[in-house]
Amino acid sequence: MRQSQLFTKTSKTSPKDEVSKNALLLIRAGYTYKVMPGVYAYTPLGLMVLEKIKQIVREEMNAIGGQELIMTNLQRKDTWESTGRWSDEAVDVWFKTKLQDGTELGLAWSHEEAIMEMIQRFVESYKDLPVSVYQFQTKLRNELRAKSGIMRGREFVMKDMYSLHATEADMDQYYDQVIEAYKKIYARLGLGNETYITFASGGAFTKFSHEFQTLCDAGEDVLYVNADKTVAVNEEVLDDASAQLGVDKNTLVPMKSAEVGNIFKFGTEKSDKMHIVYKDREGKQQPIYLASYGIGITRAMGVIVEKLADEKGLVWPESVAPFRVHLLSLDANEQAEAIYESLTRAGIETIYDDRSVNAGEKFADSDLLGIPYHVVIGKRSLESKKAEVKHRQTKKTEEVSFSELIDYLQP
RNA sequence: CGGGGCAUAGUAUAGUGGUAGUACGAGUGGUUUGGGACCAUUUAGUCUCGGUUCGAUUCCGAGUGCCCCGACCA
Repeated sequence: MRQSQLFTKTSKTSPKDEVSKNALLLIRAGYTYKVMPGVYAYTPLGLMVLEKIKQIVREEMNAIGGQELIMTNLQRKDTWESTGRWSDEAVDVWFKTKLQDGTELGLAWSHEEAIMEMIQRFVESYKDLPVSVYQFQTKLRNELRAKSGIMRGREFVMKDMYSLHATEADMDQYYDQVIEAYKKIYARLGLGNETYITFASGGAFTKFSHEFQTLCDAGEDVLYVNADKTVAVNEEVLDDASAQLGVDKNTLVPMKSAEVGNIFKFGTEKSDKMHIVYKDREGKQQPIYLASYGIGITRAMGVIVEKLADEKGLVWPESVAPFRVHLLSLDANEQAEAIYESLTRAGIETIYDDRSVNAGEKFADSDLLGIPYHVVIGKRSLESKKAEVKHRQTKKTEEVSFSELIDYLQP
């Protein structure tokens, strides 16, 4: 795409109503627009990143048999009453509203109850199990205080998957499959090296839960990590977990971390409360086992920014960057146009800075936008027949001849 | 929800009880073009309501909005 056509603009100054690195940079670079505290719009660039993240998650969920669907944001009161989670005392983040006839509705902050209600219509027999469904949905949570930019908003995009099983053993083995899928996801997002699966307290409803925590100074949690980073334990379960793992908790060092995923085994708790059953081989009614698996898509984007951005701006891993190549023309438009055409024809996602602004501004904007490869075409290039290719993350620069450019930039 | 702070142009910021200034941005014309270049010119602002006052953007009160710390975070 041509940068001259992009409707967003970069900004040299930082907004005064933000402090978190992710919000400052994403707003300055034009990836997000702040509507109110905890509520951000995603512009074309921001949306491209979100879609890249979603696609990675989608592929890994599909690989373990997940079926994508989308539930609704308007939720029925009686559905949530059936598990005792309608009241504001039980759940303090509800947004609630009313239909014109007075019927109360909740705006979805989660979808466990909703999926159980829906699944009841389709799962009747043991032959219908197991089932695994997931969605990318906007969650609405009336947080008392939003903070940390897009890492903790009142409106955010989450992937939530729900698996339903006839037996606990079946649930357990699927749960382990999801853990492996999650590891692949974080690796592909560029967070693999510093993301740990940890025991977490599951709240009042679940005995077994795990969190995926990424070491991150902007995070809200604390992880206790050992020297070679092979063991990481959540602060909230430090005593129990270290005992269980046979680790001396005094050898663990506290580090700040951000929760990027959370998985739970609900077991038959929801089924029992909502009377959701299947018929076994003898025709006897049995409760359905449920587990749920979340990944905060927008939060993952925020964590990637926090971890990789440098003093000059954003730095995207190739896997989630909105474009692979940022092509800069420094007063060599004819040549740059030709290269833009050939890159585009080769299927290499390219944003082409065709604006007539100074070189310095193009470089500064390019660093701010954080596209992995910067390809500079200037007057020098016209003589040498070479482009200057700079890798945003390593800051290394190479001269690449025009004829080898496509091969060089190919994923 | 407890505590603290802030509110001036699109953005970031000065300043004043008596005509509100700067930078960036944006517009126009021109010179530029390898790290946010330069000249000329134009554009645009005191959050809302009330009080004190001859006069309030400034002082006082309320409201609204925003930020930070804590609490909360399935």
